[in-house]
Amino acid sequence: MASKKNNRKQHILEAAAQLFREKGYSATSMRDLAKAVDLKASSLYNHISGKEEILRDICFNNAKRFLEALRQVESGTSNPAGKVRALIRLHIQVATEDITSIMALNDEWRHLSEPHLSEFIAMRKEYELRFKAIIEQGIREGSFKAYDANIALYTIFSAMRWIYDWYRPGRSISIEQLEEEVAGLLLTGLNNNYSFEIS
Amino acid sequence: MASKKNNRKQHILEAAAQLFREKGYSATSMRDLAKAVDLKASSLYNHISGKEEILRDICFNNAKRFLEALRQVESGTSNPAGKVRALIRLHIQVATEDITSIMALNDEWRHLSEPHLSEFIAMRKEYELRFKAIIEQGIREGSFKAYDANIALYTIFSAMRWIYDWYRPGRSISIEQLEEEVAGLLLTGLNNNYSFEIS
DNA sequence: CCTACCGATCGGTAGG
DNA sequence: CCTACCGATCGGTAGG
Repeated sequence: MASKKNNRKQHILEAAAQLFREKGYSATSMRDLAKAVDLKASSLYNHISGKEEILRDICFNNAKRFLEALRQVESGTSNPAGKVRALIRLHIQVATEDITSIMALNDEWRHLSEPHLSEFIAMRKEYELRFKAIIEQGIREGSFKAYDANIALYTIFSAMRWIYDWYRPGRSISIEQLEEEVAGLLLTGLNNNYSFEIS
Repeated sequence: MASKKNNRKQHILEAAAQLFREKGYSATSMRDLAKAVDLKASSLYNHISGKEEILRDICFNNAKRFLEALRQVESGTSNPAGKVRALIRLHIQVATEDITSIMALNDEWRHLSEPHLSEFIAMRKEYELRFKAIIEQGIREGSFKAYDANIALYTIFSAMRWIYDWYRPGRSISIEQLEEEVAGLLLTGLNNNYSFEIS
């Protein structure tokens, strides 16, 4: 019975994530959500305590998932380039497999109220700092060019934001190819390095 | 008097852009906006015809600006790498100088209603296709690596989205350095190409 | 540019 | 899980 209740709640969360992605959190009403799961608006409150609780669940579930994955990457034995590659792979995998709930992390988290807003921002900041530490290590070792680490961090970070807007599973490009191309582009650039062949 | 009216309207548009950026279009009420420009909500309607007209103005003004700048880049004599660099510079310049209204292009345009929504999507699609044509030309010429052009397009495109969230004029990094680093990262990658020095 | 006000819709509750 | 309903707030209008 507990699992049945969780299933129902999970179903509501997923429908909400999809609506939030399509119309945004503020423009999605509880009546929209109720219609999507074939209930009356008031019945939603048997499964969730309010609109913001839904957003909170989506935001924190995903934030935890990213932090957990980051921990695994950090404890691996790869060099910085390998770790950045693994993180790019992570972002793409999450964006493609759970296409509707990434938007919470990207756009809609700001509608959280305190104290959850501050807690979320702190988790996000922690993720960014630890990601940045990997980049800084690569720069220190000389395997990465000496960019400003913040610029490199945010450029890489947001370079993967388009995927959940754009990627659809049937899209002729496989996830593996997507990962390979995005990682290649960010790590080795768009330019063809034929200069030393010419000279 | 016409200019005075335009000044007033411009002032309202700028205040609205800032509120939309902070809270999103849907979560910004006409009363919020009225307070920001020191009017009563009903008085706003002497300057604008409704809430959506504001969003429409912001979206289309910016879309036209990007298309106009793209036209100039296209008609220039640079090679593809120079053109991509010029477009990166454009995105960064607009994002830093008009920090509040880029969000309309990125996030809030979807709240437009028909027929404006379709018109906006068409302009956006045109911009993407013409940007992509430059990438495809570079691939054909061999100056760019043979990535999937769509993947390269969107990765570059969204790699600049973080700037308007993050950049503040006093931030110790100049716009010139920002342009140089982002363009360098996207064109030549994060990895240090020391392989031929070793071998 | 304001006061006064409209119908519609919002998130949510009471009670069964 | 529903019907019935709440006060608050929404975008916008009338009239001056």
